[in-house]
Parts: sequence; C-alpha cells; structure tokens
Amino acid sequence: MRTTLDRKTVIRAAMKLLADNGLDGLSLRNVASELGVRPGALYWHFANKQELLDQMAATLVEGPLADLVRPRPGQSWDAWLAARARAFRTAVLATRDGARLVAASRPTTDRRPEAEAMVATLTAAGFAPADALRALTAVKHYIVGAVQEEQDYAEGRAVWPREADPDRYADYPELNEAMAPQTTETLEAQFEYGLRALLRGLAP
Amino acid sequence: MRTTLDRKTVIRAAMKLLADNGLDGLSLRNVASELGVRPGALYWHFANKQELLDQMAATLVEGPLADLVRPRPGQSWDAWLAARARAFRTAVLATRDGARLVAASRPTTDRRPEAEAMVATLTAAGFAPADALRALTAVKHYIVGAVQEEQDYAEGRAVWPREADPDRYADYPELNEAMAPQTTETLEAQFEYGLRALLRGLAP
DNA sequence: CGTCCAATTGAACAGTGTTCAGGTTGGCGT
DNA sequence: ACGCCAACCTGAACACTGTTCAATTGGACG
Repeated sequence: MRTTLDRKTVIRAAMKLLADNGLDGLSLRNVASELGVRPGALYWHFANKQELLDQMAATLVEGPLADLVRPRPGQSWDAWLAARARAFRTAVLATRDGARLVAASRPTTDRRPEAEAMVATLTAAGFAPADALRALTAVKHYIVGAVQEEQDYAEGRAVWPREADPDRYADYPELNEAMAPQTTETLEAQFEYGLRALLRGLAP
Repeated sequence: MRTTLDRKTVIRAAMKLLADNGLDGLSLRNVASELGVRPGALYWHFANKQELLDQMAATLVEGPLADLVRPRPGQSWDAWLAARARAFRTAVLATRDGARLVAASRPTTDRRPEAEAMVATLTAAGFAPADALRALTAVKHYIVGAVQEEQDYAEGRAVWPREADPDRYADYPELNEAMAPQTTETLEAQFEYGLRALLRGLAP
C-alpha cells in the first residue's frame, strides 16, 4: 500500500524547500520531486500554485496567533495588541522569505470572527467602533511593512548604507551618529520603537 | 536613420505595459515587441529584468519626493513628515501594481544625502539622533504596509469581508457597526488615521 | 572609401506553471 | 472472489519565461 499524497504533506515539503531554496527557488517541480511524484500530481490536491502558497502562509501565521484573539484577563488593550504584533513578527521572520510569502498570499479562512472579537475588545477599551477597526488596521499595516523590510535586509535584498560604502561615511555626520551597526537586537528595538509609538498615538 | 533605443524609452514602454497588463503581465518579450525589437536587445541597456524594475520604481517615486527632503520654512516636523508620507502614497497608488513594484525593487541611488537631511531635521526638532532615524524608519514601514494592502484591495487581490459574504454579516454586530463600505475616501481616511496616530506617538 | 564599434538579431537553453487523456490501484458492493 | 468505480497519478505536451551569445547590421568618422 503506497501511502497517497495529502495536502498537509505537500505543504510540509514545500515549507522545507522554502527554507532551503527561498521563495524564488520554490517550483512545483521541486516540490513534486521532493515527494517522489510528477508535477501534475500536485494539481489533484491544489488548484494551482497560488493555492499552495496561500496554505503555506496560513500555516505560518495562524498557529502563533490563535491564542491572541483576545487579551488575557487583566491585560490592557495595548499590551495585548503589542503581544499580537510581536507574535506575528516572530512567526514571519522565523521562516525564510516569510514576509514575501505572506504578502503574496490571500487569506484562506473567514477572518470575521477573529475581527469581531478584536474590534469588540477595543470598543470595550473606549474606542469608537470605526476607530477600533482603523486602529487594528493601522497596526497591521505597520507590522507588514516592518517585517517586509526587515527580512529584505536579512536576506540581503536591501543594502544598509553603512555596509555599502563605509569610507565616505564621514560626509554624513548626523546619520553617522544616528546609525549603529545593525544587529538582530537593533532591528527588534527598531520594531519595538515604532510599535510603541503607534500604540501610544492610537490611544482613545 | 533608425533611432536607437534608450534607457528612458525602455522604461517608458515598460511603464505603459505595467499600466495595461499589471506586473504579472510584464515580460521582457512584451516590452521588446512594444518597442519593435527582439528581447535580447534589452540586455544591451539593462543587465537584467531586475535592473529595469529598479529603474521603473525609481522613476515612480523619486520625482514626487524630491521637493520634500526638508520641511518648508515654518513647517513643523510632523506636518512635513505627513506631507512626505502622503506624496509617497499618492505616487505609488497612481501606478498599477506600484506597491508590488516598489517592494520588488532595490534602491538605485545613494540615499544617504537625503537621509542625512531628514535625520538632521528631526534632531533639530528635539529628537535624539538614534530616535530620529528610528522614527523615519517607522513611518516608512507604516506607509509601505498601508500602500501595499490598499493596492492589493484596489486590484482585487484582497477581499473585504463585507463584499465576500454580505448576508451572514448580522452575526458580527461590532464589525458591522465598525465597517462602512469601502470607498476611495474611507481608504484615505484609514491611512490618515494611522499616520496621525503614529506621528502623535513619535513626538519627542 | 574603409574601418570600427555600438546596437541589434536569431537562435537557442534551461526553466516555469498548467492541462489532460490515459493508466494504475485500492477498497467496496455484490 | 470478482468486477467496478473513483481516487490518484503518470507521461507528455503546450505556451510561456529570463537569459546568453555568436553573428550581423548600420551609422559615424578618419
């Protein structure tokens, strides 16, 4: 009995190849040969490559965010939102090209129950209903942009000026003083700085 | 005298095809045939497709932002940053798939003079040097994320829940009250809401 | 006029997502 | 035990893509 393929199995194999080769190196032929199967076989389980990417993105993000649809007892709205933001960031950065993957994917499940709970949490904290949704959206936008740029840098797609041309750096005194060498910690601090500022400014 | 090709001409043709067919429909063969030329000819003017995309993104953004490296006389730091943010958003949204184009491109010119001036402006307004750079970066991240999602929606890549399934919407009362039908104006208001919150929270 | 060289062609290479008629193959009903 | 049906997969092709490069053009210049 040759065990037959399975959506989950395909997704797992695709995730492994994503980690190994990056998003640009992820082809259906790769995935198929990793599974010992011909490319056409994948079309029995997925309508097209996009659907596979959607599922990959979903498995990436849904797990870590599941516990955080509501604040824990006694947790303030901003501490809760910050925790959610950090969880999202961590999950996306943990996978190679995670940000690009998420950006290239469409949502697979109905997000309305989740959204309803989150909006309700903010209105309970004093937000007007419309502002609650605007606030959640603004935070999402910040996270998406931050994670994208951060990973572009991590994967070498963006170039930090200091590394590009360290010599003539003396021409830019203010920039020189402002910018420390980039490390994992400074990137996280940057994210935290913007996140806290945004949450501070959003307070009702 | 057959006029010979030219970087600018190629970029212009590519921009037209981008507007007509979107980023996914933009192939070098398309660009070549639009110019009455074989695909290989483009490689005389650009090292590869990426370099063409980089130049396209640059022409998209650099013009509108050129005037806004420093605040106008008497303009506050936050009014200036907001104006810059709006100009960037407008420029990107004006072109089909502009956000994806910008996201997929690397910077072509040395951004350090610009960055130096901007950091200096914020330090003059009372920011610590490191915070000045963090603030600018945070704003950039917010804009990038916002524009990306906004255009995903505009091009039909994202689905707004209300349109996806308007009937069962009564199950989500808070969401229902929070979410008005999306129009150009509400999208701009959403952007503005997050931008103002972020700038408010960033104040030194 | 002849030479030179920037600019382009023609043709190929290796790879991609996708389709589909045709084979397997496992399990179920009779 | 047999036959059948549906799930599953193969084999092979199609229409694309970006990219390379030897060979060829055509205009400018000495």
